[in-house]
Amino acid sequence: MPSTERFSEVLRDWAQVFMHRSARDFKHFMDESGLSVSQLNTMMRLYHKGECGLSEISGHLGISNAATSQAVDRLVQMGLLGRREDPQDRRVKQLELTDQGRTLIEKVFDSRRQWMEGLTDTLTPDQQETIIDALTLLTRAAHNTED
Amino acid sequence: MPSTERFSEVLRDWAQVFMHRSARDFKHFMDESGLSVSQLNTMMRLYHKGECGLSEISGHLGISNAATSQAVDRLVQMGLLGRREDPQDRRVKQLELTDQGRTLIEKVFDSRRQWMEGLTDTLTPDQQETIIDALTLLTRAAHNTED
DNA sequence: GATTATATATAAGCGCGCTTAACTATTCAG
DNA sequence: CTGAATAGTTAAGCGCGCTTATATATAATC
Repeated sequence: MPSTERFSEVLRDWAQVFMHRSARDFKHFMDESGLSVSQLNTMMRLYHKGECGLSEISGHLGISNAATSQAVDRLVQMGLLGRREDPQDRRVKQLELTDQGRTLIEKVFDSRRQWMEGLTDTLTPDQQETIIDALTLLTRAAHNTED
Repeated sequence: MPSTERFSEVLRDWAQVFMHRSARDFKHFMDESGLSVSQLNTMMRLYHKGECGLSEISGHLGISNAATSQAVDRLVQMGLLGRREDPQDRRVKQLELTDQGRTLIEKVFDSRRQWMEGLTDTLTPDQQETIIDALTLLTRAAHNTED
């Protein structure tokens, strides 16, 4: 059993490195794509959940339905989101990423993947195997503890 | 040697999970703290580099010096940053985090650490050890390949 | 020492994302 | 069937972060 202190320290260091790097790239991506923090979060949420109504996104982000509606509207105009009536409850508009939207948001994840690949390509196969095992564990755990 | 495809897939999945979660918390943190994307990036950069001049931050973020100056000014007023003349070149104002600023930005990293701890606390000691090893490798690699 | 370049600050103005409030359409409850 | 609740849109207005342009102070160049 690893010491709790050491464990926390390692997680914290990794969080720091990962976030420092991704926060910066996040800003650049926003500038290049012209998307806001809320719009990017909306797309990530839809990428993650597949499809959902507008109010759920408002709740997820902590902004008003009006703000979400406006953000979504611009995304639809840009061709990144599709919006269709839910036949079960016609008040609800189900949102989902278009292929174009999916491709765009995947760029964000992919640039992070490339960065990590750059970090690992000088490591030994054993070390790379360790990283695969660890990230697989973490990713699986994250999917299990989801809201 | 792990297959390249499998490796990329694992990295990509982890990037997706980590970013989905941290982008959302990032937005909430911005709202609670009243800080902008640029201000948070500025603080992360200073946390990372220790101390640097204003123009370097502008370059890092891809915004004008005027914008950086304004952002920094608000951070100084909030007591999160210190600004002092560089004795070597008195045109330069060296910026650094105050204790208060450091404490605040550490909350961002710490909430990510807590999230990962939550993901790992049901794993076996062996699995936890694997994660420690992997993240240590990644963090070290990141520090080596730094600009 | 005069000129030019650099580092930062300040000012004016624009665009945009947010909020509240008002409105439409649909569903639910009695 | 009527009234209340819910999902989303639209409109008006505010605050803020960005840009360009201008100003100031210091440093480097000749």
